[in-house]
Amino acid sequence: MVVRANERYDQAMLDLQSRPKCSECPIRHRAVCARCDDDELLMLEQIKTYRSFKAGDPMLWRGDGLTYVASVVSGVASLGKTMEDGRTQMVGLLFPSDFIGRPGRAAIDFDVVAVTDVTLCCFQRKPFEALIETTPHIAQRLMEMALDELDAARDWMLLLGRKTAREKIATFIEMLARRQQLANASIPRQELVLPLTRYEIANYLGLTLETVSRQLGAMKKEGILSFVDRRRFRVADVEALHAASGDDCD
Amino acid sequence: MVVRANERYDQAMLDLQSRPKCSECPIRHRAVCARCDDDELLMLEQIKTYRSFKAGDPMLWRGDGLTYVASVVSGVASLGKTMEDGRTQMVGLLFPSDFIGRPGRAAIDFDVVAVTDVTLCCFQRKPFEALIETTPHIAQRLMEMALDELDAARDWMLLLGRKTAREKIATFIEMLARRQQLANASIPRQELVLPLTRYEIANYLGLTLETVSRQLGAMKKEGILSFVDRRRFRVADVEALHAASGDDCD
DNA sequence: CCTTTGATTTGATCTGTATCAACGACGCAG
DNA sequence: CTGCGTCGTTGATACAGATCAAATCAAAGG
Repeated sequence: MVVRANERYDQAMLDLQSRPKCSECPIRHRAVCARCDDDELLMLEQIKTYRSFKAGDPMLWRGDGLTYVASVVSGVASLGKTMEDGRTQMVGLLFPSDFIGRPGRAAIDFDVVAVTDVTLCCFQRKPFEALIETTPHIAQRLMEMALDELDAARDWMLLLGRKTAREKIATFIEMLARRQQLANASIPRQELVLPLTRYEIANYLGLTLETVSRQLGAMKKEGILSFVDRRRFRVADVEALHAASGDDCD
Repeated sequence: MVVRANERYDQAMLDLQSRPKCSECPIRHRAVCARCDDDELLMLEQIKTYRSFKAGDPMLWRGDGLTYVASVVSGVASLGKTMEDGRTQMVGLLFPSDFIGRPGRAAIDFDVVAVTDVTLCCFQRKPFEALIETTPHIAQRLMEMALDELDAARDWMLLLGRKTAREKIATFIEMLARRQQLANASIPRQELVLPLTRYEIANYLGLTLETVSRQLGAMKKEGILSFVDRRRFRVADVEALHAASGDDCD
């Protein structure tokens, strides 16, 4: 139901190419603007534009000049690095409310690609940077988000460096559940969706797609996950999933 | 020679337990205080204290309350994560000028350990946070440093997820050379020092110490590195080293 | 309904690195 | 100088996950 509401909202945006009211924005309280008061929101509203991308569309290439920074309003985007010989590694996944771009820098050194259809709330970079100077609420929130991402990156380093394939998959699914429940109000025990193909999951976890497929198959057979189709599933045994992730109990 | 100067400086600090002049600090222009003017420096000077640690000393444990944040003045510290069963992964190395701690958060979720003897310039957390509010130069620099660390973390994710043992070692040595030349003015082609044991290097690269030892041995035999002892060496073939790292030419 | 195409599963092998096991080298304390 | 502990090297073997190769499946278009 909440999902529905979001979808309608996005559609309206796409159709109108407008600047919807920030006050009705689904990510209002989690994005860069989370701490802004009404006046500050108004300033942001004046420099923002919505842009949308189809699944698979490249959004930014490594080294590109950044003319804008943005918040993800809906959909999922990936940050990816590629080596000369073609090996690739995803270094981040962006969910609704996550931020793209770096104030003070004109370029990023990874590619940003729309994994699903994506709607962005874009801010012209220059005016946005000016706004940071004068609006501590934005600067503070940006810092907080950067530090959160740094924490997430470090958790991922542990995963990539030391976890087994099974642990990687389990950790990934737990992360997914956390992010998906966050986005869609809090309906517990909800059906989850893999927004990524097997290839993309592998890419995020430092594995191959065959290994991902085998591990998911095994977890299905063991009754930890139950799939309704290849993308939609339910966590049948939360305990077992967590035990398989190798993480401490919180 | 530059190294000597730093060593003398550290020693003075240890002996005096004093608050040395920021203006003479070896990391003055690279640390959090890089953008501060003289007035701002004075404010910092009033809330700072030097602390030193012996190699191997734990500096902060995961979950500890942070009473202070700090800059590394000299030495090398590691950020490490440990799993329940004892597997560990280093998620960061701190060299002189790097920052420890997170404004706005009372705890960190990794362990910080002195790898070599370390001297820190510590700031009481509360007053430091207050200073951030009023001193945009510090807030800006902090943001910049956080984003740099995020970039570094992402490069490391590519390394951990996709690079071969050989590529990991080569990348590590290049990083080491960059950081070591940065710290010691810029004497080119200088002798380099591994500040870490084989075990620690392995821990940083997501390998085992045996693999590290074998790769270093191989690179020595191939004439890429030439060791004067087990810790000190010179890069004999910069080209080959870079080619082995798997990174793009810059 | 048939074809096409991309995504996924499954199976058979291969291989880089981990693991297990000695052994050597250096530094330090007595 | 001698013994002991830490660190590092070297060798033999095991195995998780990569790689190679088909076979299925499912949605989309004709």
